[in-house]
Amino acid sequence: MPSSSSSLVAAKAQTLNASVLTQMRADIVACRLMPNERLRFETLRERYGMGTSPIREALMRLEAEGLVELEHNKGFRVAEVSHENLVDLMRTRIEIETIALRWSLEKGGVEWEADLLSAFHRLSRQTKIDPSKPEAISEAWSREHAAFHTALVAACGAPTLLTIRARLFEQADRYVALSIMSDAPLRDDVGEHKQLMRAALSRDVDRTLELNGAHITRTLDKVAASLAAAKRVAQARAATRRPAK
Amino acid sequence: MPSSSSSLVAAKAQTLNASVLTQMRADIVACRLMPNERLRFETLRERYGMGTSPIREALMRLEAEGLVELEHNKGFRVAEVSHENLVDLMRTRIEIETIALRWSLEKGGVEWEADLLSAFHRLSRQTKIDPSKPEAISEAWSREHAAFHTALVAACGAPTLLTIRARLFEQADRYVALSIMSDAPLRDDVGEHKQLMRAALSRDVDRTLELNGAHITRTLDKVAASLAAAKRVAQARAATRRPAK
DNA sequence: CGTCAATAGATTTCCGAAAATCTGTTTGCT
DNA sequence: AGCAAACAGATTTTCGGAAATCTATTGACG
Repeated sequence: MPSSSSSLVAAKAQTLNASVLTQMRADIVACRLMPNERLRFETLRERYGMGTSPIREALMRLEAEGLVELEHNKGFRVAEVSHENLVDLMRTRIEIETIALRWSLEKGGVEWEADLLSAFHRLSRQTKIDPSKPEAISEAWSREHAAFHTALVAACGAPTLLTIRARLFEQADRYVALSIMSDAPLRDDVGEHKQLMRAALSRDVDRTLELNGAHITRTLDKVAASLAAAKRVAQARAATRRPAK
Repeated sequence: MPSSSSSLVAAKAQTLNASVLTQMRADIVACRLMPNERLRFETLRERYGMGTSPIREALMRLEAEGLVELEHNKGFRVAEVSHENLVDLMRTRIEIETIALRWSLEKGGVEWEADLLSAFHRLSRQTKIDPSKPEAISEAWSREHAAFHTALVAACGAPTLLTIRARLFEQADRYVALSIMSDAPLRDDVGEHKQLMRAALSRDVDRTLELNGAHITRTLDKVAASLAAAKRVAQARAATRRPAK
């Protein structure tokens, strides 16, 4: 068993298969593997240090999760991003989270409240960007951020719905990572999250749903803007390389 | 390339991988592979006539879809069924379908109306049980039934949501198949579907959502009942085999 | 010249066997 | 007996290479 591995996270590898699945998912969500990037097996074998089988299996699973795409006999690519997909994703996410949140507010008990407070506290002590790596979101912040939003809906009591929610959150996170890479003006998340938590704890359903929807919409707007900007840059660059016609 | 294959469906196999994925999904949903059944590779290789690789890849994908479960180094099983999971699934399904249906009713045009009428007609000309195989639902009916419900939400305009809906529908279908196997009293689906279609075509949103929710709830009740009955039978049988203590 | 077939190289897909892991049973010690 | 270690058979997981497929280039022919 190869105890060493490039990633700091990886951790407990029960099987190579599970290990590479975790790593690749993280790499794609963080855009270390860029959207639409072709995933050649030789490259991947080298990158993750194993044979084709476990990698291929992981890719099949990621395809079901919508993070990679497979074309018959032509291999895998990281899933493409687009404005339409972004809007679709975020709209759907708002609806799903609304349901989960409503149920969670109905059912959440003291335990849930305590976990939520705890998650918020941990999040508030993280900085969004690690000064040493300003081109990407801090891994720790990202983890605590996800944990906070998970804590909000945790009491929902519908595992199926929560799984769906988690998957959509992950997809959205990829767009956020992409957005950060192109421009860095951040917004005050701590304040937004605090409001959200307070509304949830006071069981003000309407206000919580409103705030959560607005939170997502604000993310959508920001990400959509930088996506458009990135596209313009890419087009300009292409035009320079192959000028006029 | 082995042109022959056991299943009548299977059809166009672009790769063995895609072919076995389709077949296994169908086999699990139709309960030809029973819930909680252990999936040994030797058996599967024999059944589908290929090596371990494509099968393993398909299984990984099915795990993401929630149709099989994997335990590290202990292999795959068909996903278990339970009353809790059934309730969870159906509740979630109602919420998801409600959103999709609302959007579809908002956006659907003439094309959508025509497709819906067409789908209903095809469904109404199918019988639910094939006389020659009374222990299972007719494959053709099942296909047209799925197509009808898909047609209802087809104009929804949110691909992500539709994918989620389709996956939940499939999972529910497995419970229905299971229910049919244990007892056969069927209900008048044609009437229910006709009502549903009429409400949708007249753009009566509230009534359509109401009918759709009731349709799912009715299925839930029926399936839950036969699930409980099957459980009692299984327990009685176990008690007989290993009497008292 | 332009179109199409043929070929070579690159890449994915798949198989068969080796390595790792699990499960149940036997064996040896207290 | 009772418990644990060790072994054997069964099964999963992984590898490395063979087969199938795709892509780009070359060459032939109209």
